[in-house]
Amino acid sequence: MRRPRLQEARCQTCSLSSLCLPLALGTQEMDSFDAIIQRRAPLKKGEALLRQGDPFTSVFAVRSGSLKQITSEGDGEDQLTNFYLPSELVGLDGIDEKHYPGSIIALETTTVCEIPFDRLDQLSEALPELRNQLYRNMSKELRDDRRMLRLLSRKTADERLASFLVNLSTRFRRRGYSPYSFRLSMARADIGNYLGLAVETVSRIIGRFQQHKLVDVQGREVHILDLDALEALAEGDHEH
Amino acid sequence: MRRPRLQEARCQTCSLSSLCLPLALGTQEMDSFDAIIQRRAPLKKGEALLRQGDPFTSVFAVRSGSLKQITSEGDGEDQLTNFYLPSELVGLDGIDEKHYPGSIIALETTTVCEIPFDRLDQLSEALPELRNQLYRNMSKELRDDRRMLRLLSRKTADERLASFLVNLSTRFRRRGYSPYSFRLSMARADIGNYLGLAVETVSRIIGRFQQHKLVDVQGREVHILDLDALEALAEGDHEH
DNA sequence: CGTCTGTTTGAAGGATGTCAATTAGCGTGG
DNA sequence: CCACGCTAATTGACATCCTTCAAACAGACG
Repeated sequence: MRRPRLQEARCQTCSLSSLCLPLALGTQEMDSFDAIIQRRAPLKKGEALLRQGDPFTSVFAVRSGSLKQITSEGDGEDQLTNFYLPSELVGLDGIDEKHYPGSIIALETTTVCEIPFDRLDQLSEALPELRNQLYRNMSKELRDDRRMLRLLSRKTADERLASFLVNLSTRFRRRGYSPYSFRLSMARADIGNYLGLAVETVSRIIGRFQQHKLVDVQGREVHILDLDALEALAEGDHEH
Repeated sequence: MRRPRLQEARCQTCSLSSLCLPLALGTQEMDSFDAIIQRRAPLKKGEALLRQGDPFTSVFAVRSGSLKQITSEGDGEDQLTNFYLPSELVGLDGIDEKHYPGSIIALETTTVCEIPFDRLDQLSEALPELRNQLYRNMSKELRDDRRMLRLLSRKTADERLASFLVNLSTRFRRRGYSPYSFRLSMARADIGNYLGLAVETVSRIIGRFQQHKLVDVQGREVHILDLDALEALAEGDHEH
């Protein structure tokens, strides 16, 4: 009972399929997978895909745009725990508790594919490659989180910013975009929150990076001028 | 071709089975699961269960004792990314890259059950409950990591220490031990590394906590005197 | 009993946060 | 289309928490 517009959501024709969950699936398997995914209306900037505490039902693959995950706890400030770019999977951290542990907010106009988890789980029984891809996805997220722990506990503000920019650059490259020129979909405040820095610090360091000819930043438009130097900085190679 | 001593490793007779991976399995299913796990010789304090970069083959369930995960990156300092207590699963972050992303070191005499991952994956095909438990486990680890991110980016040193102690207390309670009296198996340096603090800071804050009658600490022996206050502190309820 | 490692304590300095004010950007509505 | 107003971003001055350096102390183990 497919409606025509759902065609657009088919993995076969999706340019992201080589990065996304069905990565390792054959044509036929991909069809079974396709059958369970659902399209959502595009989210506008600032709109919530889901709210912290909502019952866990699905995971979501980002199709276009970008999202942030915000976790509020107690009376304390919110914590921005993740940014999601196209092909990345949202919601895997909700499986355990049956509720999503943070709200997912669109940073710009964003479309996602919804994948009901119970059906995904069922399907993963028959498709070892899909199951494996799921495990891999979660495993990668664990590793990324551990890298983030290191960033927050050992790196200086400069190193954090450099890491952040290099990380974005890498992710854009993998998606076929320029690793040197891109647009930040998030505000400075988001970056600060994510990196554990005050907004003002983010601003100041971006300014310093510009002075040192590492980057050229106009508002949210970023041009990386010296990626090697940024990478070195991100790893803490202090040479001054 | 079981040898007698392997009997000890059977989940059926393991006191941790209600917390561990086979949690939701029936008797018969647990037998299939039992069949794939392997015993390892106990690790001595300081010994490595595995080293960063080792090819990923198995996950491990802690049976007794405790472990830490250490990730070295570049020339920078090591980062302690996790402590593992009995019933917890080690190595899930290695699935993706086929290598373990950090070394796992015993903090005291420690025994583990080895679970070859390919066989676990196979078995999870037939046992939905086992599969689910695996997903849940990874999902929980993701959530824990996100909580840790918040700790490192928003909390003061006092809040971090309080969180750490409360967290340990909770985990001991769940395992049937006293949540008020326990022994730290890790050094102050480990705690500092994990929490993103200098050793000296850890020491000073423990001292301050003692002055305020929150805890009584003698070396590695901890007595929690005011758990409520610690919990409040951990959440950032400043009332000074 | 001595050595090594782990822990505690003190003093000083620095990196980053906070507060405050200004400027820029952007959507909205007249 | 421009003006308005709000939010976002920048910049400066100051405060502070934590680190770093240094040294004494304690505990474990040969």
